Amino acid sequence: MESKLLTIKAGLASKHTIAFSADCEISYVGRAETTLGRGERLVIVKQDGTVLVHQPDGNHPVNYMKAGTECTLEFSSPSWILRCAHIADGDEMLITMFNIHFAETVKLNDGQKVQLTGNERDMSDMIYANPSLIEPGLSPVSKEEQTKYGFIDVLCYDKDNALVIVECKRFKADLSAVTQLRRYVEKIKESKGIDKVRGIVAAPSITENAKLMLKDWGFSFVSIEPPKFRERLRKEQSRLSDF
Amino acid sequence: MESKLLTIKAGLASKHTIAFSADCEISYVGRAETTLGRGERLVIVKQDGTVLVHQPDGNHPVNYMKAGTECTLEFSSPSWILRCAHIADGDEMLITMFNIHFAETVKLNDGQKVQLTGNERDMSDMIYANPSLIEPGLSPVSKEEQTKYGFIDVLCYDKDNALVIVECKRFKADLSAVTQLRRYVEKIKESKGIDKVRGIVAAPSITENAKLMLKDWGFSFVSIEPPKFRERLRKEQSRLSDF
DNA sequence: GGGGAGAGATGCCGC
DNA sequence: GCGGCATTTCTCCCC
Repeated sequence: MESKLLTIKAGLASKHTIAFSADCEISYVGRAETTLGRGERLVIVKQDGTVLVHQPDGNHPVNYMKAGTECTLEFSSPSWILRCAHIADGDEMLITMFNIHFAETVKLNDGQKVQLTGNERDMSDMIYANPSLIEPGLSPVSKEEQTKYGFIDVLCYDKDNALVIVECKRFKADLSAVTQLRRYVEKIKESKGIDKVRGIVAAPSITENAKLMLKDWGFSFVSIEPPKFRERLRKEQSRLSDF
Repeated sequence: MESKLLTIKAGLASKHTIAFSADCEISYVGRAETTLGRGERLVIVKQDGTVLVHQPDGNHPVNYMKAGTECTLEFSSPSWILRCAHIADGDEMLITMFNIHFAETVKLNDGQKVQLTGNERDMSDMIYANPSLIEPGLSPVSKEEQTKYGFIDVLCYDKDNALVIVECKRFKADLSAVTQLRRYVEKIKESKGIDKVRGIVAAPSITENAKLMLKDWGFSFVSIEPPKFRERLRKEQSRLSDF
């Protein structure tokens, strides 16, 4: 245990990334309050002061502290405590350690940012570029427009020159998608002083209740898949290679 | 590098928790698609097949795979690849490794669950137990009631026997809190065939736009803090100790 | 910094 | 499993 404590201490002093596993108890007081009884967990202290505590299962850390947290090792007989305090937020987490299985520190260098495709913005871009995916005769007006009343995904005119607001969802649209759309339609009607504004939810599918609420409000649903650029590219390439 | 690869291989075979840091590139294809250029990261493989990739900064993993992921080590000259595949979800993540700084495995035993107080449910419980926190003369009807139209936090009658729907938020209430409340009020009016249903948002604060929308709909806002049991206990104890 | 909305959201509970 | 919603949500973007 002693040598591993020294490793952690050195890692904290040099602001390296630290990973260790410990038999421990945890308490947290901050935005909420949590306690976690004794068990074995993996703890990570990052170079920016982020602290993560992971149980052996599950996606999420069971406890965490945000960047800027100050960690100190204290001896409180008979065990050692890692005190993690975020002064500005008034958050504190205490890890009371009974045993440490391993402890490693490393200075990580990483200037890369993740590149992502296939999110909702890609979807609204796709619809803006080709509104006939929604219905024939649509002409695009704007996309991702920040209004005082909210963020409208795609705005179009239909073949009869009526304003159409399109709300995109990458997955199944729910009640909140409809209430969101409803808010935009109402506010646009009010601000432009026009009576006829159509609302469309564009998503791969929609929940039954959301569909009912859409009908109630005279809106409509269009089933449309979110784009996957690389996958599409791959398919196109394989199609080309058939010839 | 060789010995660390063996450590990882052994950890995968025995389904232990694995932690290692590596100079690597990452690609992911699944619900979306991501790429991440070469850099140094911390990788965790959990006992349930969860995989997390952490950059040296920030709260969230830059890439992750859910429980049930199968990981295999493959050599693809000149580097080793950790292939992480979640068959059921059709997700795949590839970690191409150029160097490994350390690798550790450990079998973690942890049957504990985190105990949390101060969440929204505690807040609605508090209001239900003491509705006068909202206004005098309120009598509670139900809490956390699941209706077809949504989940109503607290339902009361006021001193004039009018139905009151209370929507709680632990932090600043926003537009979606108001639209949520509005949905409940409309649906309760409709289903009970009554005209007078009041709506109240209970939260520590509220955004300006949300306040405007509340007014538009004849709802009201009550400023109320979420409970913090331990903090309250501590204060009560310190008050007792004054005597 | 506040406000609004998405997230490869995840997790929880109820039907 | 779906549905609705909270999360110690976090993160991003825009005003």
